[in-house]
Amino acid sequence: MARGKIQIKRIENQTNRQVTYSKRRNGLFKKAHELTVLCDARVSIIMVSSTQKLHEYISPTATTKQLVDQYQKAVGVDLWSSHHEKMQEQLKKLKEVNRNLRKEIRQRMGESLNDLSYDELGFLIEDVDNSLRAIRERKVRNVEEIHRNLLLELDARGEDPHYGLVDNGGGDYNPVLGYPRVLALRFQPTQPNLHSGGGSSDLTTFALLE
Amino acid sequence: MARGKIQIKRIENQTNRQVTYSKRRNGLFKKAHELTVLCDARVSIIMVSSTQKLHEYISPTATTKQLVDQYQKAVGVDLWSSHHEKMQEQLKKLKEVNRNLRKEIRQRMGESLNDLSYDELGFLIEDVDNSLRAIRERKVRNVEEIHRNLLLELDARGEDPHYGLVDNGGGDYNPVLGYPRVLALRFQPTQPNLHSGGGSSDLTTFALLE
DNA sequence: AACTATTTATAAGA
DNA sequence: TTCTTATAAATAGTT
Repeated sequence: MARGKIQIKRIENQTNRQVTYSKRRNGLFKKAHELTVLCDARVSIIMVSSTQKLHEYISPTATTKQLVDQYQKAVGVDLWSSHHEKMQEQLKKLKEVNRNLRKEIRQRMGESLNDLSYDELGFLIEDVDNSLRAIRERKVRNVEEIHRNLLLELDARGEDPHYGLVDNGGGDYNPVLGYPRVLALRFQPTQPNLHSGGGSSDLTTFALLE
Repeated sequence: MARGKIQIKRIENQTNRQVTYSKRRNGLFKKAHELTVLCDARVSIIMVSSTQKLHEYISPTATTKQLVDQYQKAVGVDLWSSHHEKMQEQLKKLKEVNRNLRKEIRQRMGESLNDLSYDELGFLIEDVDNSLRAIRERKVRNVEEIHRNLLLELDARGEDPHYGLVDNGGGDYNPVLGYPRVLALRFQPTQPNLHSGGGSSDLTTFALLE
């Protein structure tokens, strides 16, 4: 477009090509900006040179994300579906794991036993039986610990006459009650995770997320 | 740029603005295409007019997604983070649910009982005890069903003398064995979900996905 | 990076 | 919209 017309075809001389890229890039960006101002439009230009250098223009009145979003909506193509695929995969796996965990819980609760073979039923019984024994043992250990702590507390009270005097603000004197008090001190549930009383667990009400 | 210079500022006359938008848009796209060919570059232009019409140019040698991906990588900004946020949220919730389910299973197996209060331990024992009873009842029912089926099968065999002759290809005659055979027929595990024999469940080896 | 002869883009009018 | 055309702007080749 000056000092001689040129053919619109790849410039073979590399230096020339880069110089032209630089000049015309500036021209393009200038034109884009004029368009932005003159016509109250929003323009996003992303360009990558033959040397893989990236340049962009974005109208001051817009963001690239905004325009790309609008493009996606208009064209109806999900540009980032590939980005989503991995997560979709993960979600699927997690749901599957979840389903299996729920099933194991149901089976341990005596439900959904149709899928189990006769032998598996036997193993399940053995397993739950062992578990029950383990939990009972644990409870026994806790009782023993409670008693130990009770004794320690009683000892300490014997050595310090002021211990046990609790100012509860109400003015009425309240003697420390021993056992139940210790229970309350030591076994407040930090995470009330399993607090069902009957044969059905509260945990089965977790959101399903499906 | 002809028949008089113009100021680069918003064209107030709406018709004029639209005409100029149209003309300059074509000019911009033409320039972009020349750049593509001359300099072996890839260009993506997305533009939205003041009337919210969208137009785009993309080099024949590229796709919009490709360039947007490259832009994202170069600029280091996640353009579609908002698209990911919901999924991230879902993943987080699913993991949390998962954690809780695993915890319930561990507790039902007599592990991770530190978080349970004394009372909760009692409820857990009651629950597991009930579950165990339910599973045992189920096993009894299954045994009864096995016997019923066994009787039916024996009846059928009595009526059809060819029943029970199995050609196993080996040449040696193998009489149907009754009980164990019925077991295998009726209780093949369709989903070998719980097949542990001892006090530890196989399900605790599910991928954690964290 | 500057220069400048030319080509190209385009504003205004039709 | 499209065409026309005078003129502004862009730029290829050169320094």
